[in-house]
Amino acid sequence: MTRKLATIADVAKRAGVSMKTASRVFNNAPNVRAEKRDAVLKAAKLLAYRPNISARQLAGNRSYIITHLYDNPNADYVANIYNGMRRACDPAGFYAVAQYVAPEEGNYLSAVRAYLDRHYIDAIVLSPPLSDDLKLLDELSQRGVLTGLVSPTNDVSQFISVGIDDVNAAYQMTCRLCELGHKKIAFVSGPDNHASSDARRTGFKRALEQYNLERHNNLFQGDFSLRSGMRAYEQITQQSTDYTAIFAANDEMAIGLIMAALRDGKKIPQNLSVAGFDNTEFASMMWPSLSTVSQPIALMAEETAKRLIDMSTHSPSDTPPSSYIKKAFEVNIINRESTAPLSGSSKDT
Amino acid sequence: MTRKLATIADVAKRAGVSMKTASRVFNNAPNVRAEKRDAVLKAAKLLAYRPNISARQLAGNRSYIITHLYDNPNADYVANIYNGMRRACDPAGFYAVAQYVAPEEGNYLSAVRAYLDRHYIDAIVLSPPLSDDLKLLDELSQRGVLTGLVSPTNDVSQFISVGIDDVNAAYQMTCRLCELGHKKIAFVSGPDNHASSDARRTGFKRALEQYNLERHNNLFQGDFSLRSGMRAYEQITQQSTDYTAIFAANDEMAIGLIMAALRDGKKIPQNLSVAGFDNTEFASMMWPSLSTVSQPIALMAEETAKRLIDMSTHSPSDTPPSSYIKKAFEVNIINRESTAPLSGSSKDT
DNA sequence: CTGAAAGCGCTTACAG
DNA sequence: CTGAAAGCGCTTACAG
Repeated sequence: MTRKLATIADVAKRAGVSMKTASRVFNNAPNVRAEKRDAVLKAAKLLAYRPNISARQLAGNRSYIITHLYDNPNADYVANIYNGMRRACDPAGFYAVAQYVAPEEGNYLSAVRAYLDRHYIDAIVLSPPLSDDLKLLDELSQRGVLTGLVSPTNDVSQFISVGIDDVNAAYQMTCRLCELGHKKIAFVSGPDNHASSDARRTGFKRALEQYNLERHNNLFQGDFSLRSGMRAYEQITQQSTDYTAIFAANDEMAIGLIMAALRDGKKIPQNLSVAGFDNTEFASMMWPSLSTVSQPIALMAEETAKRLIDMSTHSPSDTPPSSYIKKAFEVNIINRESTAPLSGSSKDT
Repeated sequence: MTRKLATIADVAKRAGVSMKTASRVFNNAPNVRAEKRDAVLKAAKLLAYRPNISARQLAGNRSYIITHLYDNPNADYVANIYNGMRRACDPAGFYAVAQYVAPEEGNYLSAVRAYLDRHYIDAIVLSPPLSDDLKLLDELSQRGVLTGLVSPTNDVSQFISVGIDDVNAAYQMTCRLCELGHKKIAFVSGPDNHASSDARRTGFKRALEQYNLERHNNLFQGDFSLRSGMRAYEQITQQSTDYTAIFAANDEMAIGLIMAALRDGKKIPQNLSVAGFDNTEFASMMWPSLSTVSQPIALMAEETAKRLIDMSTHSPSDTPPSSYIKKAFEVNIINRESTAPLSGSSKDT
């Protein structure tokens, strides 16, 4: 693996410029005449030049590293963030790192502090629940650590952040069910005071309102676990056997609903349509495959990383305007086998 | 983030030794008197010294990086490998990296070649299917790239490798079912010519033989997908309604079996015990939770990384003996809700 | 068992 | 718009 590679000096010599000019080209710095730039690029290609990461870090006193700090049991989610970050980092000569962080005494402050103390990091990306830890965000703000937030609940305007509009996303999925002809629809929310879950319930209610559908006692609650979805099914059918569709605030509960329904002798989607939220890996694998709401996690991470790279590269003076700071991404409503048009007799209010 | 940190020179001065001696201490090199070592360690602690990664890499002309090259849809598996590698790398001052690789024209050779050409890597870890790509292994061997193999099918003695004994693992799980009183047990294998699946079937057959149980037409086949598990359930029940237990060669098929059984009005495990293999994330989440075979993936990766670090650090002369090269890890038979003692009338051959 | 010197390949002020 | 020099913090031969 110890192969003799071309250095920036080799490239500069071949291109007939100074090292500094070559360096400028590779760092997209201004003030290089077009001809020289082309000469450098040509020489680099010829010599198969690749900048030495370590030398760059050492000389530049920075890491060119963006770290995603996470505490999330879902490997799929972490992988999506990582891949999105890579798409932004690779072409810019940056490196993406994923680092698991465990909370200490209820918050992430000390753990993150320890991490930052011993790692050179150009910027960090935080996903829930870290992106909602106000103590942590406060410290980061004070330290001046370049930070990007994925799906933060709170509105912390000093950080760039990406997310989706949960209310609208749930509204869209519910409209979808209404358009399929369903008139009696139940909603299963997640844990109390979970911001996303609350927002999704709001979107659900808004859609029913618009379609003039019954909204009496059709709100149930789980805790985001598969088993709580199964329990919710029991509660729902116990209350009324008229429901023809159920929308759960996450996929796991939706899968629980489906399993309980199968056990109950129901056919999905002929007797009951079920929709989830998140588009987890299992949603497409299972049978019947699950209709759900998909967040463009990778894309969100990619844009976050892009902005962080921008900000770490350019001087603070040309900081982007605030409109650039926060972005809500469009979700995808994914129709799979678990939802179908209402068939047979429909009962309305 | 640009904080003034202590350098090795600071530590050396404070400890009253040369930089070289301090360096020896931090690299676990021999030939340092105990007192000096202690003095260095003490000074390092006092100054909160952390070696500068980039300087180390640049001066040492090596990366201290071990990369896991993978092509596996399962994020959970990749995360396990990564965490195991981290456990070995962190204390040794090495860095673990996970890198996705896509096959080109049926093999991984050119993709890996491109990766190695542009990254300084001290060693690589390969998991299936890369660990079974003979063309790739051949090239790696010729290049002299330090390589560790996870669960290779072929016996490539020049690489260190870790894995489990699939025959024995399946044998153990089958024995477990036999001990629960089951007499009529079906097995669902994976795709044709899949080495692990074949070995697991062999272990299954061996256990039935030992328990003198019927072994007539009780072998079924899927393709490792959930749906193929559901299909297998139909085939099995169509052939005979006497089966009281089914063992699938992976978890996804086992989950498919359970879902098809639930749909069929069966109670799990009262009417049918189901066991899987792999202990995927979903196995514990679902209901009924799935009894399965757990491989110590993280531990396997940890030991692999440890050996690679050893080999990359020590001179080739003290290469470990061949007994050190290959290791089969013990699996864990995990009993959950999907298996239970046979109840009611048992039918035997 | 230990040290003084050179050098890894870049970037950063500084000076034009 | 461009260049010559210094220096980032380590490790590696080399010499004792």
